[in-house]
Amino acid sequence: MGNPPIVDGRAPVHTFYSSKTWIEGAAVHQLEQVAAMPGIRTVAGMPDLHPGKYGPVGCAILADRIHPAFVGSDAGCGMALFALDVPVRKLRIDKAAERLRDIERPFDGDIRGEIEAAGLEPSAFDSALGTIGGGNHFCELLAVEDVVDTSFGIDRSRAHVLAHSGSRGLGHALLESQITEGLHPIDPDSEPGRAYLHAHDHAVRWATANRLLIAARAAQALRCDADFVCQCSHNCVEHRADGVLHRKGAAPSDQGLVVVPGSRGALSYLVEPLSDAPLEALASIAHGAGRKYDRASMAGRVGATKSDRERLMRNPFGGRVICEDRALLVEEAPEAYKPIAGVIADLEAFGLARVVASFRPLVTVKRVADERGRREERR
DNA sequence: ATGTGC
Repeated sequence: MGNPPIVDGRAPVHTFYSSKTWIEGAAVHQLEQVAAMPGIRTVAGMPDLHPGKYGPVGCAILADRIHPAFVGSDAGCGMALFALDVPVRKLRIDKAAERLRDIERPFDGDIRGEIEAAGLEPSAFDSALGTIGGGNHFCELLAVEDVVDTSFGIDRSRAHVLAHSGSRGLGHALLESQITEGLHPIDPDSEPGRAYLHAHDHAVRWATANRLLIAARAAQALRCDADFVCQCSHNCVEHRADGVLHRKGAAPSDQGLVVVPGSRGALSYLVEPLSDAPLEALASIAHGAGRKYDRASMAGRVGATKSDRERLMRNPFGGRVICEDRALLVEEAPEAYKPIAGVIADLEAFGLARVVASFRPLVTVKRVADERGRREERR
C-alpha cells in the first residue's frame, strides 16, 4: 500500500514516496488542487513528483473526463532503450561523442518514408522527426553498470542507447488548440473527446517513431545495429473501463519493462513494474529522478564561468555531455535533479517495481548549435 | 515543452 491517503471530501490522493524523499510543498499542493477538481476519482503521486506549469509532474490521475492540461504540451513524450551490437570496450568515448553530434541535426533521410512506415498520417511537424528537441530531452550512450536480474537478457558487455523525446511541435499544437478552446475537461464519448483522443494517439505514435528514429540514427552514427529493449510514454491519457487515466511524468506499469533515468550525471535503471502493485498507484510508476530545482535558479547553483561550463560537459563517470546551448547546459545540470537512488528505493519499498539492471552514462547528447550558431547568439 | 523570435 501507499502512504495513508490525503482525504477530506476530495478525491483520494495516494502517494508513493518516503518521508526522506525530497518533495516540494508546491507539488503536493498541486496534487491536492487536482484532487479537489470535479470529476477526479483518484490521484497517485510518485517519488519524482515536482511542480509543473499545468499541474503536478510525476503523477497519475484517474478522472471521469479528459483533462488536456494534465497531459501537457508534449503528448507522447517518453523513453526508448536499445542494446547496440557493439561492446563498450570497443568504443572510444571522445570519438563516439563526436559521431553522436550528428544526430541532433535535422534528419536528412526519407522522412515521408519513416512517417509512412510508422503508419502515421503526414503532419506539418514531420521535419522534426528523428531529432531530440530541447528541455530535458536527450539521447544517451550508456554502459551497463550492473545486472540484478539476468532473466531479461541484458548483456553486460554491450553499449546501450536511451532516447528521451516526444512529439515536438505536434503535441505543442495539440495543447495550444485546447487552450484556445478554454482548456476545459472533455467527455471522452463526445465528438470533441474523440477528436482529442485521435490527435493525442497520433502524437503518441509520432513520438514513439521519433524515439526509434533517434536511436537508429545514434546506432548508424556509431556504425552498429540497435536491438529494441523497451519503450513507453510518460505523458499520455488512456480511456479505460474505470475512467480516463492521465499520466503526467508517470510511466506505465502494465506495458513491460521501463527505464527510470537518473540525471545525466547519475545511473539510470531498467525496472520491472510489479503486477501485484497496489491498485491505488493507477498502473503507473515514476518516470525519472524528477526535478529538484527550477531552471531559473540553476545558474546560481552551478555557476556560469567557463570552468563551470567545462565541468558540466563531463559527467562524474568520465563521460561526455554534448550540449552547445549554454543556458540548457546549466538548466539541465545533474544538480537540478533528485538523487535517482531514492526514487528507485521508493518504487521498491512501495512494491511498484524491482530493478533489472542499471546503466551509467557515457555520452549524453542534447542541443547542438546549428551551422549559423543561432542558438548561441540568443544568449 | 515549442518548425523555441524581433
